[in-house]
Amino acid sequence: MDSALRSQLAAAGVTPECASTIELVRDVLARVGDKWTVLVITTLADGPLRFTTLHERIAGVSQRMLSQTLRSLTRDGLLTRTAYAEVPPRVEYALTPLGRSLSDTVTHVVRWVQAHQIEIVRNREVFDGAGSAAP
Amino acid sequence: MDSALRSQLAAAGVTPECASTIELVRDVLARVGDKWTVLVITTLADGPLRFTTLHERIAGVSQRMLSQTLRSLTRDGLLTRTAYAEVPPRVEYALTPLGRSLSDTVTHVVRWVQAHQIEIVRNREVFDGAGSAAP
DNA sequence: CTGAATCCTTGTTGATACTG
DNA sequence: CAGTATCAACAAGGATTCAG
Repeated sequence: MDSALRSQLAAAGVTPECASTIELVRDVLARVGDKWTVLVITTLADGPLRFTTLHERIAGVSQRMLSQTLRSLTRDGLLTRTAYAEVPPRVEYALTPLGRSLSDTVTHVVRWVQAHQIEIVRNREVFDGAGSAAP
Repeated sequence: MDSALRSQLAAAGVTPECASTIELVRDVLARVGDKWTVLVITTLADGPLRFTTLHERIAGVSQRMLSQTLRSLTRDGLLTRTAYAEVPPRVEYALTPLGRSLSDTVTHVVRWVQAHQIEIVRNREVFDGAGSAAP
């Protein structure tokens, strides 16, 4: 199943030599598309924050998902996790240069969506309208 | 739960005026991160293809998922669906200018991943290694 | 050929409760 | 405070089957 993306990647100017790139691309792409990842990254864009603060700022996220997202991002080197040996415990998360870099890239997509949102919404209305207006 | 992304969007230079943008951003971002969307878009970058051809080219995709993905993309105006009244039936899918535009944007992310993949993989190894080397 | 409908398996998520 | 563990609910995905 790699061949498709591989060849298209090549067409897009991406060197097709490394087969594992395909998996990784999808992997990272999936992470970028993840509901909470975007929120975490954009929320941390201003500066380091601790767990609870993130939990408050990103309304709707459960401890479980936040913890999980944070760990994945830290694992990929997008975030740093700094635990202070205090009482009560304090842990701060911050974007790494790599994370900031991804943040910038994501911003491109965000801008694209913003630039085309009206068009997309209109397309959906037309599509849905055409579907239900036929019977 | 909009406030987080909203404010960060603002920080990123995106006008925060439209509240529905947040949902849409996540919606489109999720679609972009979708396993099959990327494959479909990149596969169609070369030119129009019919259903079966796509099914063949994108190995691993089920009819169900392909059909579903195609419909979503068509609904958003990213693809055109042209059915020819022939026997046997023939349907061709092609990128719209909007779809091509998104394709270009996605390519940015793909390039980012490609540019940083070694770093990410190494980060993961370090992270995983540090975790299992402690006991 | 295209694709919708069905069924069934698996993975993901949130709520809750508990630990260092 | 900062998580982890467990469980139940739900959604996503694939295989198969049928229809236009």
